[in-house]
Amino acid sequence: MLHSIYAIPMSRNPEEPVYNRIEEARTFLGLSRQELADKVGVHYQTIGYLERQEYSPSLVLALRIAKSLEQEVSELFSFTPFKKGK
Amino acid sequence: MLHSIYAIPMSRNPEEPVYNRIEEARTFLGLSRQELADKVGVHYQTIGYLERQEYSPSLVLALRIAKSLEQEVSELFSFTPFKKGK
DNA sequence: ATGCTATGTAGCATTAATGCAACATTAGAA
DNA sequence: TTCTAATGTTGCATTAATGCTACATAGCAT
Repeated sequence: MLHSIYAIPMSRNPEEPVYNRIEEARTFLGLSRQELADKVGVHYQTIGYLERQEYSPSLVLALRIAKSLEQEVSELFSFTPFKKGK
Repeated sequence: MLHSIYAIPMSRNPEEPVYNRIEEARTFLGLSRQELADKVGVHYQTIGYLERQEYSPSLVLALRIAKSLEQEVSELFSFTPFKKGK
């Protein structure tokens, strides 16, 4: 649910949100948001925004996250929702 | 070479630029920038900026470009430069 | 209960990505 | 040569992503 006029966005194409499995992959590795943020080099709130899908990341950030979580970009981000588990 | 105070960026991490093979994949399909831009749904100049690597795209845009060019994101974008051909 | 850690919410500042318009240049086609 | 298509350059406006600070909440220890 909306929480400020600042974070409503979610890409420039509202009909095509980007789904992600960041939280799933992060917790699988036993990392807190803060720890992942440190590895990736961003503010820990940024990880939160992404996990809550309040906006989608830049490609640079997506690539760094994928590397930190040891996953392919396509395994972490998709236009189609992920089923739980895989 | 700089061409305005507006397009110097290239991600928030200047030490880690994102390389891409958009132009190669686009010309392989015989598309002009305008045509690719239309498929992707962005301004044709945006494709130019990306091909010249003046900045790196959002993840949403990267995903759309990959789909339009029938490639995986990881085949089109990388932190390490691509060798020509592959 | 108290404290600590992780996470959510709110608000605002800054910057990068994108749109867009106008003009220059280059290569080819006719 | 002239015309046209494709691409490059400049400049500026707008918006989304990110940083950052502060406070709230919930769970889990001790």
